[in-house]
Amino acid sequence: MNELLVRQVPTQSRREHVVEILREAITSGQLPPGHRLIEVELAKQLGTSRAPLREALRQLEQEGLTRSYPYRGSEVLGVSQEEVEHVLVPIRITLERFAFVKALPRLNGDDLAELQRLVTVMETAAREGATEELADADIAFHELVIVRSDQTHCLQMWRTIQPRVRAYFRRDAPAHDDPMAVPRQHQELLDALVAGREPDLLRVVEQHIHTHLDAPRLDGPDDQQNPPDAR
Amino acid sequence: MNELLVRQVPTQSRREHVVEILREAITSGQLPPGHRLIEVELAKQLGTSRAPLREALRQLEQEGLTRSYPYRGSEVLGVSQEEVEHVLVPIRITLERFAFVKALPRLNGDDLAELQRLVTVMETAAREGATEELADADIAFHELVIVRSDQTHCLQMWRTIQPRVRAYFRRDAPAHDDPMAVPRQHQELLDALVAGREPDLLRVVEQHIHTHLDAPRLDGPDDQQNPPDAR
DNA sequence: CGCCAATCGACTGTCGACAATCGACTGATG
DNA sequence: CATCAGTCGATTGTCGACAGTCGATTGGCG
Repeated sequence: MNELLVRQVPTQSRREHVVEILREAITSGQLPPGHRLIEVELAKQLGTSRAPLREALRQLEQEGLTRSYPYRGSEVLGVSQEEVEHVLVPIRITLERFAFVKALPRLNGDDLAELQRLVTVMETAAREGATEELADADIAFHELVIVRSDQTHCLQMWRTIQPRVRAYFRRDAPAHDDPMAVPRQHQELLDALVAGREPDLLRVVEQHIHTHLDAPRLDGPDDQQNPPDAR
Repeated sequence: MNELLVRQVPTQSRREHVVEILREAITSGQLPPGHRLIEVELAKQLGTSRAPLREALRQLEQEGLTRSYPYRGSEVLGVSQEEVEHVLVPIRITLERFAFVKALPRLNGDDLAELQRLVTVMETAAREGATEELADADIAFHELVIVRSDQTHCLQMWRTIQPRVRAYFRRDAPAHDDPMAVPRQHQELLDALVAGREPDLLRVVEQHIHTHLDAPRLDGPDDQQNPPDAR
């Protein structure tokens, strides 16, 4: 009966589970930049052996959330505003400009309904100041479109940069001003998808992502890390 | 005495070693798209246990070269011309536009000399039709600049996309026309770096990367993979 | 007192064995 | 003859133990 619920979690491997937990801990700031990650310690805390944990660390490293030094362990990385603004966000635009157009003919009624639902979630979250849920719905919206675009590498790249962008906005970015702008803009995106006119869609996509950056303009710190002991 | 030579290779972990071998095999086409990767088999061939091999597979997966399905193994992925052209190369431009400017004040005499040496290598390779070495020098040139830019995430992203771009040009792209264009263009890049005028540099960077794509314009096949058994 | 080599503790890197899962095959059953 | 539960071989997921490496500490020596 509750088979479905039971399957939900154990279906994912311990490795995936560990990745999600650590990613959440890092993007939320619970594990701050510079924090050292010790395998045996983490494995004990998470109730696994080191094998899946190490694979998880490799994945996080490829996502740019951590960095490891041979025989000397891993540490949590930070992201500078400069790199978010000039590297990660422009990459996001590139991805989405491509993916949204590809997704256009592939979105069915259910997808559009789900997107509309996510916009509603954003509205509620924005009104109630639930920053967490607002960001989650935001990401879910974009990810659904990219998944539907069915472009393998596009999705792979999105998953690679998305955690860092998220980490930046949750940890490092100055809180931005108008939460209601988020659902409003996504409604525009959705409308453009429903209407299905490509040029309009592209215009809205670019506009949308830039907005994230026009608000917090402070020329923040350039927090590059140095290895604990550069050899 | 030959300590240095002996240290050179064993210094890298088996995992890194395995990554390099598999990456080379995949980008060269020796392991073609669709090829199934079986852990015990590879481990035996490479003379390691499965632990480092699995970590290597995780890394290759994050680089978009392979894809894995729970309990059913990994397979080699292909890249469509469309994704290279509209996703990977635009991302490369984004990265390099940022990194070249950052590297500008950080390049010392040795770096510039090394870059010049690489251009010379390209010239020789181009004249002799040594496609392999031409591509290697090309990549080494760009990687050196990005390393010197000292932008963690920029370098990380470069390493993530570079193998796929390389795989595309080695495996899937129609052979392009004029090999001598490669050293010539890199000489231009280098000259712009030496001169140190930012706007010129940016112009040359964009021009450079687009060239790769203007040659083989065939609107090639869209070789997306499907999972062996989509569940 | 300052310097260098041996030692030590805390980790990471690697291995071989065992458990869990998948898809194909098999054979009973209507 | 088609269908479906049960079984089996192949392969991945996980574990605990051992080996290797690094940086810090210690202790001898000039």
